[in-house]
Formats: sequence, structure tokens, C-alpha cells
Amino acid sequence: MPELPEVETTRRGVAPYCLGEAVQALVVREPRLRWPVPPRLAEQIAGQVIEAVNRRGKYLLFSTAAGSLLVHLGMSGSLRVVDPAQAPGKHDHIDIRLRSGACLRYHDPRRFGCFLWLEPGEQHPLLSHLGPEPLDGEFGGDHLYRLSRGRTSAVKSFIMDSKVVVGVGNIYANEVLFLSGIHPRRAAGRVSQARYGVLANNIKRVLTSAVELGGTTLRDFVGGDGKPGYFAQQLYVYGRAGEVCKGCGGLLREIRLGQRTTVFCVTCQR
DNA sequence: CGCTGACCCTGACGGC
DNA sequence: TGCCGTCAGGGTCAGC
Repeated sequence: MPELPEVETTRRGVAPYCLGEAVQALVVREPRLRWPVPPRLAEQIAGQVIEAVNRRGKYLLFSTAAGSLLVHLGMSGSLRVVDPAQAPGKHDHIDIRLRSGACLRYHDPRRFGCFLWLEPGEQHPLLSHLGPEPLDGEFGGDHLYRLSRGRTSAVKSFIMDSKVVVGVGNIYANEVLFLSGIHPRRAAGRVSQARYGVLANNIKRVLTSAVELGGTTLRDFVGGDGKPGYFAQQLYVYGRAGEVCKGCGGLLREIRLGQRTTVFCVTCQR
């Protein structure tokens, strides 16, 4: 269920259990993820001390002296701390067992996630073409404006492209375009510099508050049901097609854009 | 290079 | 109750 806030919340939730801890064993019950779990992954990581848990876009990186574990939660993945004595349930594909006795359990019904291994210093192709982090200083309206010149695809697809900026998933793409008053189907190359400034600020604002919300709601990271934090927050358009626009009182419309459900207000977004 | 659509997989839900 | 189509918050990849 991860958009960037979930992934960041996962990182913050599991890091205290991992940092400085040695991996006792990696137990792979189901290797058929987005890409097969490398056959040697378990032996590569066994015995290694996790020195850092970082996030790049929606990827998590567990760094050790021997290399890094690269994890993506896909569409339906989650990673949480469990008691290793607890029997794995359906779709509990992988356990990262730590010497401390803690266990990180990876659950992913749709198996769109991945567990991969990076040698020290190796730049993985999955990471090498990623755009800036939306919450970093280098990301802003100017970046979006520059990259978008001449582009004819919809601005919504543009901001969801991880080569442009990472971490803007479907829910937040809908939300930030509404907040910015931009029609999702407008050609990316035909959005002004000023409006990209507004859009970039909204991306930062919404993702920041969602990370804080996620951190609050997922405080019971150990064991809890992990209800996504942003469900608690007010959504302006996502999941509200046919309902009343909070800006003008008109009805929100739904279209499909790049196979993704898109909700917007024809009056407030141009 | 940029854009579009197919595809990866399981589960939930609505209509009949 | 069951069957069928559609949809779901991720991303890659081939083909034009």
C-alpha cells in the first residue's frame, strides 16, 4: 500500500530494530517477486551488520559492509516487526531474522515488490535514472518547468514519472493537481513556470504532512494492522468521483489517464 | 528521445 | 451462492 509516506514510515519504523544488528538469517519462502529473489541473497546477507537503512524514492536500502539489500514494496507490500515465533501467514514471503531476536516480515499478496542485492559501490540500474527527492532542496518548480518543455504527455503522468521526480504516486498526484488548480490532462509542456512553482510547493507540503501523519498513525509498527496514515487525512479528490468538490461545490469527474484513475474538478482545474 | 499500452499478480467488490 | 468483469496506492518494458 505504499506511496512515499508509507515507505518512509516503514523505514523509520524498522530502522531502530536493524541498526547495528547482525542478520542471523534471511528466510525466503516465496522467491517469485517482481524479479526473482537472487538465489544467493540469503548467504550474501547472513552474518552482516546493518549499518544504515536509507530510502531512495520508494526503494529501501539496508546497507552492510558486504553490500546492500534493495527492497521495494510494490503495490501491496509491507515490512513489519514481528515475533519470529509467530507462524507466517499467507503471502508472508520473506523474513529478515536478526540476532537480537527481532524479525522483519515481508508480506506482499500481489508480489510486485522486490528483494535484490547490490555489491558495495554498485549503482543499480533501478536507481540510476531516478529524479530528485521531492523533499530535497534541489527539487522545485524550476526543475519541473525545465524538464517539461516540449513534452506533450499529461502533466499528471509527468509528475508520476520517477525520472522526473520520485515518490509522487497516484493518490498524491491527484491531490496536488487539485490543490494547484491544474487540469490533470493538460500537456506538461503547456504549464507555466509560475504554476510549476505552485505545484512543486504543494508536492512538498502534501508529502511532508503525509509523512508526519503516517508516522503518527503507524506508531504501533510492531504487530499493528498498519492502517495507512493518509486515510485519516482529508482527501480532496482521490476516491471522491461523483462527490461534491470542496472548492466550488460542483461534481468531481473521473477519467483514466495512463491506466490510472484520475479524479478532478472541471471548474477548479484548468 | 517521448509516448502509449501491455504486463507482472492476487484479492475485493459489484452485477447478474 | 457462484461466476465474471473490473479495479487496486507500484514499476518495467517493447514498439511505434
